[in-house]
Amino acid sequence: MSTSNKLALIDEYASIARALASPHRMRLLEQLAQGEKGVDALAEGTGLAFANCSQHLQELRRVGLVTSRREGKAVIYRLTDDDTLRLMALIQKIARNTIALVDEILDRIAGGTVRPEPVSREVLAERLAAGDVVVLDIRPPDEYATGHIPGALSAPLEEVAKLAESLDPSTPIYAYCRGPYCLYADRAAAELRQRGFDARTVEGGLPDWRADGRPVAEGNKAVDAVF
Amino acid sequence: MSTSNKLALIDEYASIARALASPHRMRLLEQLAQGEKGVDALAEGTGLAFANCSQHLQELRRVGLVTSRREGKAVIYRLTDDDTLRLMALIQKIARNTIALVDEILDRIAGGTVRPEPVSREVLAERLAAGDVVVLDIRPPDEYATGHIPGALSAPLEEVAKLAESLDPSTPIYAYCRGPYCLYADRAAAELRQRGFDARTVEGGLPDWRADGRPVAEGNKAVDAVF
DNA sequence: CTGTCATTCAAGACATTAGTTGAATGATAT
DNA sequence: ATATCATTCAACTAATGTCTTGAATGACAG
Repeated sequence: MSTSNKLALIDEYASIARALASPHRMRLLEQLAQGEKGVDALAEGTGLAFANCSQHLQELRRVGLVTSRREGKAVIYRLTDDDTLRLMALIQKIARNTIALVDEILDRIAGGTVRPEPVSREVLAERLAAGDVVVLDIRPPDEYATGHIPGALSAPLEEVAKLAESLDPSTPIYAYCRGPYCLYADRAAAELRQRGFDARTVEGGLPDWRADGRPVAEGNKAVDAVF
Repeated sequence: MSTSNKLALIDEYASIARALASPHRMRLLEQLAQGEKGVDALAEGTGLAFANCSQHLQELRRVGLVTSRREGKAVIYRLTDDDTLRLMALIQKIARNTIALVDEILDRIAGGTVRPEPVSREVLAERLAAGDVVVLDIRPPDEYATGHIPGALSAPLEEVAKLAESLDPSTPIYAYCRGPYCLYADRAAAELRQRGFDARTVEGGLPDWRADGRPVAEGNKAVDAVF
């Protein structure tokens, strides 16, 4: 009984890995890591046929890596939670450490760029007080509305690229999200650095900022306040 | 060019997931999580034919999840590093959160047991001074020999079960390994709790203990000192 | 050097999974 | 209600992965 239980468990674990074991599904996850999307946008982005794309998405949903909701005629998919993002990051790390080809390609893409260390919350507070710095909140808009670092702009991951066009490349950018195990800010900073910005992440997330006893703003006005 | 690079990368990421996407290979990794083993022991443990087992192991090695070394006629396999262990743990966590069946089975196995919080190094030091506590070092023996908490017993994961037979169930057990991202101590404590011991992990690993400026013992004598 | 043992390689039969097509569903607007 | 749109389902063919079998390699003992 215990043995057959264990075997059943292992089958389920393997089924999660199997869902990731297709380049198409991995690309779908990459797309979704930038924000929630509808089936047709995903089919477009990956070059898959609608029906095929839908089937892959259902496979991902079946094992819980993504979830979906209906919005009118459209079905919107998104990553279930940060664990999915962490799983992708861990696989990529293992790939980098062990598959020579991957390391080589990443080096070529990065062009020798190294990821800078996160900035401490203390330093961020000083820079904020001094002005001439942009702080980005990379969480979903509703979380931003509930509470954010005063002066921070709401920048959900999928809007970072668009937002970047209206930012000054000479002003340093600091990005934060939920906390040390949330990877949104990491991704946003990486994307911004690739576009030539001086972008870094902040140590910890909003909960840590709160725990420090630092001020927190509410509502959606911060964006207007800056422009 | 950049696009084809990215596609090539994603193929490699998917290949790592594919290596995990077989119940047999997942079982092999489970076996290896308990310590390095030869091909015939693994074939025995999983019920696979030699040749088949060998092929699965090579698949795992190809993507870097395990490594092997030759020892006389035998080839010994082991997990490459803690990332492999972390990957397995993360998949299991996702399975638990999203697949109802998994959660149900785990509940049945655990019988309602909850994993206790790790004990702080400060508290451990006090308990050690007071005596009447067993500390287990769950790292490979060579790392134990290089340095360990004074009074700790060397208990590589694969020997924990055997060692448990000579321990008193009324004495609390504290297990540690390399650090917060190493899962050996977690596994050992879980196994010991399942056998009725009061077993917990220690916060951080030996490097953290050292960083605290606490004493470190060397050599292999600690085991004798206790028996 | 020959035999033995543990492991790996190679090739074929078998089973599973992926992609495509066309029809069905579910929600919205006329 | 009917038409329309986005998505999903169902069924078939093509592709891929798995297991078994038997031979080949590499290390060691006599």
